[in-house]
Amino acid sequence: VNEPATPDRAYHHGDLRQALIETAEALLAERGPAGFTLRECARRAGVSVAAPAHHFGNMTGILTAIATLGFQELAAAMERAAAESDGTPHGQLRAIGRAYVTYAFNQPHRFRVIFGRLPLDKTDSALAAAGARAFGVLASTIAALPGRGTQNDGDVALAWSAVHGFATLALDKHFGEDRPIEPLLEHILAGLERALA
Amino acid sequence: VNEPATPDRAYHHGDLRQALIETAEALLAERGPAGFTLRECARRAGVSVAAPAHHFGNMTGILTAIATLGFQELAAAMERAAAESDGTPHGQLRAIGRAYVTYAFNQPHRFRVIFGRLPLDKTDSALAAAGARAFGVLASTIAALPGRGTQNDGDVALAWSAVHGFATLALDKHFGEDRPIEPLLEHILAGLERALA
DNA sequence: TGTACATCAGTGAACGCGCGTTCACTGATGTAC
DNA sequence: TGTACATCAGTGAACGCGCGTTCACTGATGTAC
Repeated sequence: VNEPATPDRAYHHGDLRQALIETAEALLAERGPAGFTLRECARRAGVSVAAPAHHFGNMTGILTAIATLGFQELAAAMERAAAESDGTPHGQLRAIGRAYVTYAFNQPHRFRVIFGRLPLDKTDSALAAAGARAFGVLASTIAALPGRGTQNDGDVALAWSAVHGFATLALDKHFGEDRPIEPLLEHILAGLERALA
Repeated sequence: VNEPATPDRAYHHGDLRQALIETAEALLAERGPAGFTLRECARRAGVSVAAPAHHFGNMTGILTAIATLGFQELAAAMERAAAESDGTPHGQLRAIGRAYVTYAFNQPHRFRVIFGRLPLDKTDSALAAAGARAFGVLASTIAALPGRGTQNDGDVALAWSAVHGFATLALDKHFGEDRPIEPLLEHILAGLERALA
């Protein structure tokens, strides 16, 4: 990890993989999923159009890498929120629900790579593991609610649906262009608590 | 509306507008939103690539037309479901929630044109009217629940989020590849009823 | 410490492709008188 | 009933474009001896 000979434009980039991921996200932020192209990523990273193939194989590869990162961050945010909550099962559930929606708002482009039907390599084990980890946080939190057994699929689906639907509809401005989100989110979380009581 | 001179390939098509909408939907069904192109629509309708412009102006135009149809159908399905329900406010809400999810499953491509971030002309008044109609069915049903005033935005957002989140997650197989949907849907609707009690 | 060599991470040019849109046009239709 | 003419709904060719991917290559790095 030495300094390259010519600091900011060596033949070898240093960490092109990371740089490509960053430009890809900037591009997604700027143009949306439909405007995402590998060539533009390469261009913005100041690198030839063939370079990304060395790190990601193809377009699906880089999107899969971004989705994996996103899932890991989402899972981490939910875990952190649960840990910092008041510790009661319902408090934890609220905290992770809020973390889910907050993540969608803070990282809309990653969130959309995960859930927006872009081409992902679903056989990628890192992606699957990251997804399972995020799902696991929700499932175990629900399993800890009073009176639950081991079969909580319905409640997991209920909680996920409410929070995910809210995040996507709000992101796409379906509740109104300038609608403040926080009171609505509070209302959704309270409603979810009643639904799972 | 006479028969054309040569029945199935007259110079004038007869109803190219309708035919293009149908091929567009078939194409969306087959290739997904990312694989949708105007040229392929024209090709499948057996017409030159320039023909669609006469009816829809551009690509956004045909997608907007499809979204408008979809919203109208969705609204109609919800209205029908409410009318055929047991008539109690909660029964109506359940019925329209079920109608929403059922529509998403029956017409996944129209549903995705509406909500899938394809380019739509949001200034189109027919689209806006159809959207408002669908939204209105939900809002008025919730307003009819016992003890509601005129400000039910939070409850509307809650109901919409739950049902929309469920529909999108289920359509994208996030509850599992071969998961039967009906029991989950029943659970979500029951949970929503508790949340709005 | 020096050197041969394998490997890594880039280049740059080219491949073949399909896209949305525009344009001047023409054949068919329908309407006014 | 006939006819001139406006309008409608198509054609076909071309525009310019950017895309993903592949290929043989080469410069830089690192390692074995």
